[in-house]
Amino acid sequence: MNTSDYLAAADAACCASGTRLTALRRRVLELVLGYPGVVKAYQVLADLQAERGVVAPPTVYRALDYLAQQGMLHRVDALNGYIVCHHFECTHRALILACERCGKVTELSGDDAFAALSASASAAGFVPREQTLVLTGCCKECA
Amino acid sequence: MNTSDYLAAADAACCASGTRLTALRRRVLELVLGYPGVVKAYQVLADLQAERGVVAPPTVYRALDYLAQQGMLHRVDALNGYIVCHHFECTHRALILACERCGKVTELSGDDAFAALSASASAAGFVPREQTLVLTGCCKECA
DNA sequence: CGAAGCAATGTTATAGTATAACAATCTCGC
DNA sequence: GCGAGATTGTTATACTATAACATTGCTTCG
Ligand SMILES: [Zn+2]
Ligand SMILES: [Zn+2]
Ligand SMILES: [Zn+2]
Ligand SMILES: [Zn+2]
Repeated sequence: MNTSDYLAAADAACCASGTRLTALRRRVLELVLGYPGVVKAYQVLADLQAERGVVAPPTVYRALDYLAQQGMLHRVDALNGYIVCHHFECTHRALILACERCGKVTELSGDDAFAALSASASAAGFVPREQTLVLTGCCKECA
Repeated sequence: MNTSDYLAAADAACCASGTRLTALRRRVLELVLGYPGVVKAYQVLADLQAERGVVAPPTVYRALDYLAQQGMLHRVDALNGYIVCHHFECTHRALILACERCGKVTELSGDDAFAALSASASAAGFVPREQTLVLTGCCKECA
């Protein structure tokens, strides 16, 4: 799916949830799409500032939070950043593989793996909410 | 295992790895042991400052990093904190369950779950390093 | 139309987390 | 004692994130 189609699909998904993909949110999403791997909030902030002059952190964090809520982005705690989700339409668990050397990030479906974790968690009476699992390590190219 | 025995075992493990559980590192470990759940670096920093006067962040971060390397602590990225590992002798994967309501943290063996994730990762040629998996959600008491 | 109500964004200030870089001190074997 | 390497101290700064309140803009209903 190219960027234009992706944005159109994202727009539709936002409308479907009764919210709006505003110009700002759309632009933030475009900026994140423009990077290959993990994107930091302050990188987006710098980009926006380059375009618009004064922009404050909350502007960026709000947009990123919104996009993550809608499923277009996954937050990656271990890296203090965000990655684009390319299949936000389907409700899914993400398994993110983050290479510690080159910074490349790959997203797999984590549904199977998540089932295994949920089994362990359920035994402790725990109900997991978080959908994103992260493994750091070394990718194929850097091995 | 009580605190005293734990510290003795930790000391032995450090020696076995050719390193030293210095007075500072030991004290930091004691402080972390004194808290029930996740402990923040700056909480430890404040405690140390109360005891010793001026203490700077690197002092604490170094000790925490060391203890995490040795296996006495697990870093929990999603919470910007650390938890005590109560079975650092055995090499193991941690599966951490963090309750979003009460803040309680439970650690399970994550070996089985990790095997499932590794299988997915291996298919992508990825070699995982990180040992700590975190699930956020709601614990039994808060359900 | 126009005001009310709510969502979104702007603005200012501050809180919280982490590391770089270099100096001083300590430990241990020789 | 002496030197090498590990540890800790010190200073400064970078990076990440949110609180709190003001302003703007859209939508709906009378
Ligand atoms: Zn995804
Ligand atoms: Zn790589
Ligand atoms: Zn453990
Ligand atoms: Zn709870």
